Amino acid sequence: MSDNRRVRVRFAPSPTGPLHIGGVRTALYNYLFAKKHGGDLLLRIEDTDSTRFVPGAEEYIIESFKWLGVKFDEGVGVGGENGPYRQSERRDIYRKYVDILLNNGNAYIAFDTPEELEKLRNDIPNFQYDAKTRSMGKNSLTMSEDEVKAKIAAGEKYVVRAKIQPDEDITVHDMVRGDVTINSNILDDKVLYKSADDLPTYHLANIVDDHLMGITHVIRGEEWLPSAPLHILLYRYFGWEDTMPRFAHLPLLLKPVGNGKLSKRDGDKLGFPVFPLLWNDPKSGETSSGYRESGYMPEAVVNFLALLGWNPGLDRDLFTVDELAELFSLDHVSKSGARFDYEKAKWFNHEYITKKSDEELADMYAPLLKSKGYEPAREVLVKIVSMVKTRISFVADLWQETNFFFEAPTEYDEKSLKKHWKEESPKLMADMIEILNGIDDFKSQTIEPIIMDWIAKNEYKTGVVMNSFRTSIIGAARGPHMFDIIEILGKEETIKRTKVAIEKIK
RNA sequence: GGCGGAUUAAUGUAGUGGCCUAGCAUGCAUGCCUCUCACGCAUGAAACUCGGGUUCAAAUCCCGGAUCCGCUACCA
Repeated sequence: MSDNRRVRVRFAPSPTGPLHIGGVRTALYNYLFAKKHGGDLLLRIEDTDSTRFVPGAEEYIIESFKWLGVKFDEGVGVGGENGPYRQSERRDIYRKYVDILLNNGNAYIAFDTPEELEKLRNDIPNFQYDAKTRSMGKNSLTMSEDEVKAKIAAGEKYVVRAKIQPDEDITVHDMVRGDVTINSNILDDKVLYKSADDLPTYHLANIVDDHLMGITHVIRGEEWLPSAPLHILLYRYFGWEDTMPRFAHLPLLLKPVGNGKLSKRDGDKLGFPVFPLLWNDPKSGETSSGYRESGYMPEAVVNFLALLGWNPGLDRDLFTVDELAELFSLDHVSKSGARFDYEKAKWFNHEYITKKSDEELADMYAPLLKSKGYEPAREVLVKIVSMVKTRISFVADLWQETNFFFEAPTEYDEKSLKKHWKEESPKLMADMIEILNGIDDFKSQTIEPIIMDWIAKNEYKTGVVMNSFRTSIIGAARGPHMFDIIEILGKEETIKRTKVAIEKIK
């Protein structure tokens, strides 16, 4: 089983809707693993369930990874020598392998209709289609060969089921959980192929494709662990055990609060995205928010996700993708489900925002400002952004931190007034106006010593003067260095706002 | 119900029998800085699911209970 083949892993989503953030993490781990080992990452679209196909989902998946910087070496949207990479385009291939199984006695044909199966499940407690019960079904094991041929010739729909041998222990050597053994008695004769749409089910398609595409490691969600024994059996039935990939089942992402795994609804309810990109559902018309549109930096999302269920064992949290790949190892993946921590996601974004240069941030902010009707000169915006960048988590937060640069306060924060606006404040502000008026070089560095001297000479309380002034200018006792603010505002606007404040605040 | 998996502070985790008086990060609280808020810095509260065993020694190994998660489809 262990060999020296080049590492090849794949991410194989179903195009049934927007890509869940848990799927994003699975893909990321595959990407990191491939990068770490200098191998390949493939993108395969598993659209074997024609009834669940959602238009636009495939494009969404590709765009999501493009945004996140997860690059595929092969697959849908990239090409490669092992295509096609869309399972619906591989019908002929699967048909061939179904026949192999049929011919070597590891599978059989079954004609039972969904209704008949439903009845069996209702009539017999814990019914499952397996070695004990298949004699009750309408299948090629209970019917004559001619009968089967006749039915097929008549166009009757059928499925092909795996013929699982009973009472055998099958052990999965999982790279995350160690050996997991289950008995084949609990496996049912899984449907591998359905003639109705001439498509295999996940299990068959998955094994055939992984084999044909030279996959060496299957890194997927924990929900696949119970069917891993079936997959091992399939490798055996095909005689591919010597190149069977190694398995690694990843823990699930759980709800931030309460029980269960993270769902779309949690995001809506708690106010954070569970999808990488904004998604408009073509069927329901519902809209789901995305990380990208919510102002997250792709590097932050990658960093955050990488550490949700895995860690490099170091005493720090901030890593570049390259560092992540260098450090990545499957045996540091945790075994238990990870609760989604939105606060931590925000913190990561804050860290990455802070790392951006003032210029970059200004450019990201400009479109938002423009939508509000403001288009300041770039160097002014750069200056403004530099004053407040440490206090935001998202680019959009910039507005609430800088709105006063563009709009005079329409009201004054009550708490600030109560705490800082004293009886003497109106007179103080009037004096302030007079001093400001006499300053021609209206620069922060020039203004500050003049005002501070004035405060000191008169033995005023700095807090009272400055906060009265601050509240007059921006409407509340908050914000960056006061003299920097009024430099941007300019003398005229500063004096105007102060005058208004003296009149309006009583 | 059956089968499998999991269980360290509020959250993510470190820990692979003695170095654990259980580390780190987020969040929270307090203090410092300071004209305010934030940043930053410092400090603090806060955890080994429970019960048995094995051992000189257990968060770490074994058994059992509890809880949670997954699977149990002609879905992936």
